[in-house]
Amino acid sequence: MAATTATPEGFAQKLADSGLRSTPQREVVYHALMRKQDHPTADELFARVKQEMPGISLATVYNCLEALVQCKLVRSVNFERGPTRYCPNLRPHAHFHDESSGATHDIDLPEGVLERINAILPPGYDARSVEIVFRGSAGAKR
Amino acid sequence: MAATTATPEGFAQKLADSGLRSTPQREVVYHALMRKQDHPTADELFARVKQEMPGISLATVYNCLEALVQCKLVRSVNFERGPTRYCPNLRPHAHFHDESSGATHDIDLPEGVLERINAILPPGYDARSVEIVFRGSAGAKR
DNA sequence: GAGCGAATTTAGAACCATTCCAAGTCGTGG
DNA sequence: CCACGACTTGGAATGGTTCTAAATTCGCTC
Repeated sequence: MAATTATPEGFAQKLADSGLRSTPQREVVYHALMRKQDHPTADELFARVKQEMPGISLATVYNCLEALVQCKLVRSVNFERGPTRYCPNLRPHAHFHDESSGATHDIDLPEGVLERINAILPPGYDARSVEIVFRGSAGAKR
Repeated sequence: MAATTATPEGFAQKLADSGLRSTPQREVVYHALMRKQDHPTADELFARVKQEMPGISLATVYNCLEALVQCKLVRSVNFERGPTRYCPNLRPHAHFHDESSGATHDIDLPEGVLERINAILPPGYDARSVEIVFRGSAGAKR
């Protein structure tokens, strides 16, 4: 539950923090992403968003996503060479890419895991971010 | 040290194991990759390889790399949306992407790290592979 | 509340890494 | 030595994404 950054307040604020404005398009794209907790591509989002804002263009969806990623309301993920996927889950988490279904699942990282992973870096390396991607099958369970 | 799979023997063998042949092009591409331990793109490799085999085509470089990846003589890595990069290091390792220089460094994984990372997966998830990518700067040291 | 400059949006062209295709070559088993 | 499949090749095609230039909208100032 708990809609992280429900919508109005924090939304405009986070954008503003990066010197960006809140616009109808950005809101609509953001909501389309929030509504369904899968990891849609820009194209998929475009299709969803067009329903409530028929005039929006694909370029704008890309622009909005870029803005949202920049102000850290959204994360982008890449699997192999596939199209970029977007994810409104801001907690530190890894991704599990199910090869049979093509679905992507968030794997929340238990406390301390990030620290331990950073610890494998030799001295002199300073990581700003780490990305962990599993590939396999998410059987039975779920 | 230790040129894993020096060249002739294991090379043809590994290809054969996947039902593939050893060809001059595949050898030349493989050696170009081995020679320089950076993480070249297909294009970069193409440029290098053309010097000793001027007639080779870009499509062939792609084909060869695909074959080499398939028979596990080579790994491919992707950073964000950039062109795929290739890497002859077969030991389990993470990648560190230096944002200032654009260079990529291999980070060998200490014994047991993979196991511990796999342990964060909830029951029902079965990972065939994990990929770890750091992003940051590799300062002074090196 | 009109006028302005800056930020956004838009449609379509442009890009670029990669894949596809159809034709030609090579090499191996029979 | 021939046939067949594996491999290579150049060029065309693809597909996600970015660029461009022009219109629109926003937030202000006067």
